[in-house]
Amino acid sequence: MTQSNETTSYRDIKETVLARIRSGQWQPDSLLPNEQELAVEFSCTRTTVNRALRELADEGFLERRRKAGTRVLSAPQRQARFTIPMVRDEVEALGGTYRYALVSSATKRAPDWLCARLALKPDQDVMHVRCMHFNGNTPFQYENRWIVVDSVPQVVNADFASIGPNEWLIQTVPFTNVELSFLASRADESMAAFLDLPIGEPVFTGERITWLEGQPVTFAKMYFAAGYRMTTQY
Amino acid sequence: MTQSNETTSYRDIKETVLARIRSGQWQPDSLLPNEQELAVEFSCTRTTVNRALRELADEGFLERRRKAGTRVLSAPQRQARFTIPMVRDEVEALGGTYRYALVSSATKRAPDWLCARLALKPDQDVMHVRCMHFNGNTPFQYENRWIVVDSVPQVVNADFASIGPNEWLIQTVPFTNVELSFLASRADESMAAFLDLPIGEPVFTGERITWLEGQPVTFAKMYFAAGYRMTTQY
DNA sequence: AAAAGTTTAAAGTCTACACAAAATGGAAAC
DNA sequence: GTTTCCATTTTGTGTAGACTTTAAACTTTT
Repeated sequence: MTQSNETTSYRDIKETVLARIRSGQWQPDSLLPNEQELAVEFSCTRTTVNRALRELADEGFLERRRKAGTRVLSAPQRQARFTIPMVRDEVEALGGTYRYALVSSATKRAPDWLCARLALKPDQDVMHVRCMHFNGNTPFQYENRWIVVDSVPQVVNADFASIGPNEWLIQTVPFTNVELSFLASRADESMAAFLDLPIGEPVFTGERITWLEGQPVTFAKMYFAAGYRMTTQY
Repeated sequence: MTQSNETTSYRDIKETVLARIRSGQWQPDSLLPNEQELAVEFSCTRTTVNRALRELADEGFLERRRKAGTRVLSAPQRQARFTIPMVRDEVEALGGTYRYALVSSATKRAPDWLCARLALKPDQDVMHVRCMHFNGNTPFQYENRWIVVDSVPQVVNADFASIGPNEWLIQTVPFTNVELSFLASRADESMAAFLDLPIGEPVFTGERITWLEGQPVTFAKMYFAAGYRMTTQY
């Protein structure tokens, strides 16, 4: 058959299903009709119903199990998607002018805590890069990063005076796995100086560990200026 | 035709495409072969290629435009998905015993800042609920919440001594729009007392605004105990 | 009962094909 | 040269049908 204007699309089905959940017609934990039945109800094929339900399950509204069927999740595991932009993009999205400055860069033996964190051998070298990201002349983010030399040998030739380590890494090394955390930390002396705030102030902090095929590549701490908030809508 | 063991699945295609991007065979910004060509290469139908590429685009690796084709995103807008669990689940996932305690609950005229924040009329009533979430006897989260009475009239009969306002709301107001922020704040006197930490300590803080069909429902501030971090892997 | 094996219902995925919608790039009109 | 319009390409989505995989539910054996 052909796809006409009156066709029920997978979008319509998603909408209808959500509406029924919202209205309470389909209670949490209850079982939905199976795909075949819904296909009949919506007069479309099972394929179309499948796509709608699959996407709703991806989005955290439904739980699907073969043979068991599809049920409404009681505590919708609604997952917030935070887009993690590069600092440059974030600043420019705010309408500001991005400016980058290298603070220090040095290769040395990996400190113990980093070995533990990244499962490095105690004799492995890391390049330690500290840098600042500005919005115009206002500090935006202070970055403290370690790059595993064995995993990215080219790093010894990188010029972090002109390009930020994150941008350089993205261009240079593909990565496969990322662990990203956010927390609140106290401003120590250097953070306070770089971000222009009193020692002890709360600082919104991100930590990112990146691996390539199981090899640890880099560990970064990102300290955000006062007032920063990470926001998402869903 | 039939689906045999040697069939190329959309998963295989996703893997292969990712590998080619990672290896640099398909450079950032470059155009991929079109779906038909890839279907021939992988000896499967265009439908299967379409699903693989569509998902990769959803995941932020590719950009697809009709007629223009599919290209590799230069700065992969990889979005971190944080699952925002209910406090009870979070504590129990840590192997702890969840305990809830109501601190205070009162209905009053919405304060000015809240009217501004939620676009309320100045004479609207809100129920202000403060409560604690414990892991065993350790403070886990201090919650400060306002619920718009006009949007959820039943709230006046809710018994927040026995059930947390969040769990109550999820049961009562099934589905909503959410704006969620995270930031670092300073512990004031009451936060410090409830979370058992010194005044001025950094506190990882979540703020959530919830709407139902455009109507503001609730505003919540969630203050996490010392050491809390929100983590995701991808 | 408890464990092991079997049936079977439901989702998962693929094929093959068709038409729809968007947007690019070029042709035509100005 | 610039704008408008149109043909064409590429992705988007639907139909119809079949086979596959999982795991719940049932049956048999111990």
